[in-house]
Amino acid sequence: MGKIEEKKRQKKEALLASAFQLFTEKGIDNTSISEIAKNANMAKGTFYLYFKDKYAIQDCLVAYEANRIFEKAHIQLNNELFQKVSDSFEDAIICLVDCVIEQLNENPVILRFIAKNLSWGIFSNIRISDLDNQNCMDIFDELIQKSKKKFRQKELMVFMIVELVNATCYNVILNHSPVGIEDLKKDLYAAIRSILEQFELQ
Amino acid sequence: MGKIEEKKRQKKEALLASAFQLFTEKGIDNTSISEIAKNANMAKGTFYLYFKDKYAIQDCLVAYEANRIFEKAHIQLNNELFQKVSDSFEDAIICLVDCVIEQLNENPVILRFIAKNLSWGIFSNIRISDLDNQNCMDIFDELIQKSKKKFRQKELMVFMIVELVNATCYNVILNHSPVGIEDLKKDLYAAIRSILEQFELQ
Amino acid sequence: MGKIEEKKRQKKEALLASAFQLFTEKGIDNTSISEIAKNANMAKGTFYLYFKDKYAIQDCLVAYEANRIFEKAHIQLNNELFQKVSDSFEDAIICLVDCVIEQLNENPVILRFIAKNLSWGIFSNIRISDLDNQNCMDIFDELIQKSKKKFRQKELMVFMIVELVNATCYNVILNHSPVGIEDLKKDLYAAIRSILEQFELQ
Amino acid sequence: MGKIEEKKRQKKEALLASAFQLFTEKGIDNTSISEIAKNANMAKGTFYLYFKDKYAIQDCLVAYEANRIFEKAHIQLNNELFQKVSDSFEDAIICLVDCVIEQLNENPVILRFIAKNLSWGIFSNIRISDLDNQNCMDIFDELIQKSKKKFRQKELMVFMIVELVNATCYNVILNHSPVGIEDLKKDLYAAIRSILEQFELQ
DNA sequence: GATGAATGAGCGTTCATTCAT
DNA sequence: AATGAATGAACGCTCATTCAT
Repeated sequence: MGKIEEKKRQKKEALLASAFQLFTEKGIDNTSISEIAKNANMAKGTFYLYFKDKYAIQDCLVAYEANRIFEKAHIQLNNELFQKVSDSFEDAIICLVDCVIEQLNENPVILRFIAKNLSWGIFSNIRISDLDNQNCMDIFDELIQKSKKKFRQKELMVFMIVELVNATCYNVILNHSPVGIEDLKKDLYAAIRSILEQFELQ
Repeated sequence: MGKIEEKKRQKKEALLASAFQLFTEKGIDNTSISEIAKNANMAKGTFYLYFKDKYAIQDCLVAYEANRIFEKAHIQLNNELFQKVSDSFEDAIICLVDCVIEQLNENPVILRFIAKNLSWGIFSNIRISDLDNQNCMDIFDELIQKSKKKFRQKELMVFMIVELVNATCYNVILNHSPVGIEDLKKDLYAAIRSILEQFELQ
Repeated sequence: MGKIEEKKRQKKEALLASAFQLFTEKGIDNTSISEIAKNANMAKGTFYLYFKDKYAIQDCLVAYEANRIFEKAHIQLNNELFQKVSDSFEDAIICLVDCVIEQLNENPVILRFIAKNLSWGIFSNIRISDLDNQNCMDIFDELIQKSKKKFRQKELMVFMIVELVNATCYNVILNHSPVGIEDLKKDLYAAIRSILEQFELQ
Repeated sequence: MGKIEEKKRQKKEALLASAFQLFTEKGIDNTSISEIAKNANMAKGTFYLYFKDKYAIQDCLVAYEANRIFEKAHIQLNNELFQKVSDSFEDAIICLVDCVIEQLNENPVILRFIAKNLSWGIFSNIRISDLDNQNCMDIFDELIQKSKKKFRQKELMVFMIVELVNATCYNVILNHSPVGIEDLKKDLYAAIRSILEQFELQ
């Protein structure tokens, strides 16, 4: 009977939602398992039926939230491509990045939660559920293919862009230093274009 | 009599050394004050005569280690400038960065310790003790002045370079992913040159 | 199932009994939560499931012990009233006081514990559980009503009597100074009669 | 050389003053020896040259402050006797008590500090330094002698009065309950007169 | 005599984990 | 499957006391 499976899924989701709220409000170090369970209307012991410890729940959440952000960015990219056909490959990348930055800017809590916990290893393996479980590299590959351009060391290229975006936005959005987000964007996107050019063949 | 002052200095250094060892071995979250003291051959209470808590000792250490690295890089830059007079401004920056990367590469433990705790706020305020307490921006300014070039938004420029170096090296050195450090360097330095060019006036 | 509730009640009582023993033996300041728990054959953490801190347990105990004493005194008063109908109002008060003093005299440990912690605020609010939660003033009022006498400022009157009894007995019972309890009683009861007379109307 | 003796006396007084300030501000339990010393501009170790622990300093202070209050009351009594010759013995006692109450009412901090720590044993042994080290009983005896009256069990009589005053004033002044100090005074003084009468011979 | 660095036992409190129900 | 009472190790922190200077 699927009813039991459904109930278990609901419990797990309740724990994830509860933990996300507490982690972003008070930080993972100041959140106890007991609190996560109580905030999800469960007994402490029940937590252990679903997760080994709070770090297991954290890993789940980081991947889940990152997935949501990329999914949304991808949808928006498709919308833009549909409207303005002239967009170049570089514009598409910038569009993706911009959409991600906007989401982080509007929700700094998620930025703080994700940024410090999202290593390249996790990031590069994120599967985007609504896109047949493609990961980020797949999406890039697709865009590249459409553009008829050729690049060397595509993974390194993406890695450098992702890290540059992540690191600079973290500071600028959370500390408004050394410049505001709009000021950053101009030069950040110029730098991204330079990096893309640097890796392009011929 | 300075004997007592000397003894206090030694105790403080012993605590710093002990904490550095434990922080890098097991992480600050898994290190207790009690352990730091015991590892420094002291009673627990003695810790509190020198530091408020373990985060105070962490701040000390991050600044101290970062200072050491930049100091060494600056010395090496001067050596190189002394030998090959033809070095351009861009080459000087790359030289500095390369020297920092080499130190981190040889001592990944320090990289792990510093990188996650060195925000731009702390970084941009680090005073290099052996250079009349100049900070990093002062050093850049000096190099720029020698080069007779002009740049807009120098702070943003340095910020972007520092974050790009920091974030990419962290992954590459600690996880050897997505490429090795030598592979990274080539494209990283090319990207840095692009960024410098992007900010140059005329 | 009530079994679990019963077990919790037993744990709480064990903690109260343990704390009472230690408080009266060594004073509350020299008793640690750790000791209270160990003396009740529990782990330290269990204490916190039942009480916020040791002062919460103290408040419980003071009220509980004071309640027991007044309850017993009230019962004895009723016995005496039943036997000798002629007792006047003044005699009834003295009877109550005498019964309280006798209990304290037989159990100085309780006197030491209660007296220093029983402010008028707490005292005047003690509900006597076996008497439909009447408090002390209610009992006095009842006696007054039976006597057909009238008094002004009844609360002040009771306050003065209670404080006089409490303060003098504390010293006499615990230090046998400046006189013995029997010597005190004679003049104490005379003084109480004077005070009652002083507040009587007409 | 008396200079050294003088210096020691000053140190001791500084410690007493420091402790009095801290005890009345934060309570003895929340005051550490370290604080007492620092607040007296001394090193921690110096404390131990003058007092065994903080309770030794407390005993000193209670006696000292009580002494000051009685001294002042006695002076005022003599002033009043000098002016109005008709004052009876009872009036003299009331005058003394009233003066003590007024001091406590104006300085509740001292009341709180003294009242809970002043047992009859300490009280009855207080020597009033400015009166050839007479104690309280001596003063009473003197007043009695002047009055040509005779009393039985003088110590018990004084004890009852002192305890009644102490206990009722403590509550009324510190908690304004169950009545205000002026309301208390009227009936308190009437009660004292009753007690005096009760002990008078013939 | 005076200092204050050093000690370490002891405190209150938290919390991951277990397990009988 | 779900519970939550119980545990006890470990934490940060305080402070009376000692003692070399």
